[in-house]
Amino acid sequence: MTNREIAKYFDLLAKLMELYDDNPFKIRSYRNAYNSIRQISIPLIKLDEKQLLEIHGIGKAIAKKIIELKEKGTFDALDRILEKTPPGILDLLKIKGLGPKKVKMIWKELGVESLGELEYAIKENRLSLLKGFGKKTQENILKQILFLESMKGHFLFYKVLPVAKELMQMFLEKYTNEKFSLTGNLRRYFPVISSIDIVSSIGIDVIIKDFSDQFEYKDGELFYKKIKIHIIKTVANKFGLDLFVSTGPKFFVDKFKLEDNIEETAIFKSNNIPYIPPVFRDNEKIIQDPGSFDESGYVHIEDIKGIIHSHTVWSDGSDSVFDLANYCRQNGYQYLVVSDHSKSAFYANGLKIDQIKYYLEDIVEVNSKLQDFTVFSGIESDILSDGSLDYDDEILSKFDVVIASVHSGLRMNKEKATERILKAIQNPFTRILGHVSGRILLAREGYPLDYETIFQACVENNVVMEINANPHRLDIDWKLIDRARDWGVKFSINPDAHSKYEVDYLKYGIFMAQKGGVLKENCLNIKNTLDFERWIGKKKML
DNA sequence: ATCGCAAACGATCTTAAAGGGAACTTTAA
Repeated sequence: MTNREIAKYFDLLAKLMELYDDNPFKIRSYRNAYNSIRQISIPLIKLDEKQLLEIHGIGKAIAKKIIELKEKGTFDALDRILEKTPPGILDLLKIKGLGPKKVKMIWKELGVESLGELEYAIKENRLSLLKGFGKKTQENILKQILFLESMKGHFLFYKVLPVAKELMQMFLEKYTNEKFSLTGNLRRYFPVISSIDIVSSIGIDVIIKDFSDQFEYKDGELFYKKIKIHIIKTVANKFGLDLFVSTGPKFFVDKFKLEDNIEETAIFKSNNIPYIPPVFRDNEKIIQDPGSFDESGYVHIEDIKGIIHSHTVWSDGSDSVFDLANYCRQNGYQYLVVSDHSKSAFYANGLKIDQIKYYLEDIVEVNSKLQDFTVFSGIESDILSDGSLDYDDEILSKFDVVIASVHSGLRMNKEKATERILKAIQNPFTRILGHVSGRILLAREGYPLDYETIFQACVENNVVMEINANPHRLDIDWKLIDRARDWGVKFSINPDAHSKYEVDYLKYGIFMAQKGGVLKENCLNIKNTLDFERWIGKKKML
């Protein structure tokens, strides 16, 4: 269990206690614990009670709960409160715009205990009758419910992949003479997955019989760890064909003359087309002319020389600048841009103006300690509602790299949101535009944007577009990358790491870059240190 | 529930935007 996972339990407990009007100071203590636990770099799971008590924000009661959590995967106080709360109430808490206070009101006054019931209450126009609720709130909530319901049964790619691999392992060990492969959207590295598709030379009935205790069977569908499993039965001489066809997508498959084959590669060969790995098969440019596909032109993880966009203990990250930089160095990168949050990001402990001096000094000191590695100073400066950045020019000029990102006011309409981002791009200090749409996969749709305007502005103002590699964001959407590329937009593939382990999120961004068709020449962080330094030197104006 | 200052107890505080409803509460990042 990671610290962030442990922290989540206390956040949940705090939220639930608020539903029951528990002592607000107690609730605050759990919130404080949530905040401090998230930012500790040593795994709490390895500490005993005495060591836990040394952590600020953790006292006797919370230390005990962490020990319980370690041993049982849960703790009594949470179990008890969960027991008296209908499970649907937890879904209501996920709706943006509904906090504990409003959820409590909906629950107690309307007797609503699930998303479905709330949807019905809204359709009957009963929600807006409650004090503090109006037409707009009702509309927003309805939109959110529909969004959340459409996301039911969907999972993030990075959570599904290890489960799928585990499943493959199980099958391969049990049926040593049979053939299996992952296929479908999972094989094409879609950011959100609704089923694990497997091509199998063995039938589903046999699998169900042999693994009956591992699977759940519901409404004629097979589930493993809550995820839908789709078995595509094939026979040995058709394995390659069925793998190819089920991998999809249809528009890609339609370009090929198909024949029975044991190996997928043979289908490419007989069509006189170079082998195209599944991740690239959604790209429209490639589908149009698969024969001229040249994989070496596209960006790969080995091409990435530097880690851009990362957070340290200076804001809401869990590792020091030194530890993060050293991790990057040990993993073969040449440089790191540390980009902690700016002053408006209160919740993320953003850098106040008087801290910046010490932050910059820390970076200089780490540079003096690390051989063959460079740490550049950056800032993830908040884009305010009006599109301005939250530091003035004098302060922004102190950093090597300014990443401009939106973290608040996420419900703007297209016109306002576009105008805001446009202004941020035009700021002479903005070098990189962070997570452009503000989306959180499965949880929040981003604000709408006029992307053509944004792409054009990026090119005109020499601003690089981030491909945020955090598997919860993967923002910009890979489907937009082709269009951006046509405008001449350059990309930076950034892990947005909040700990050294999250540096490895980079790979998910690489997958998106490949799906979208980012060429090496379009990518900022394939530059070596010297070239990256030159890029920094090319400030837009001084 | 935790902390800190002090010895049993008092203080605990992100803040701006949104929305609803005409001064304020709730929420989000």
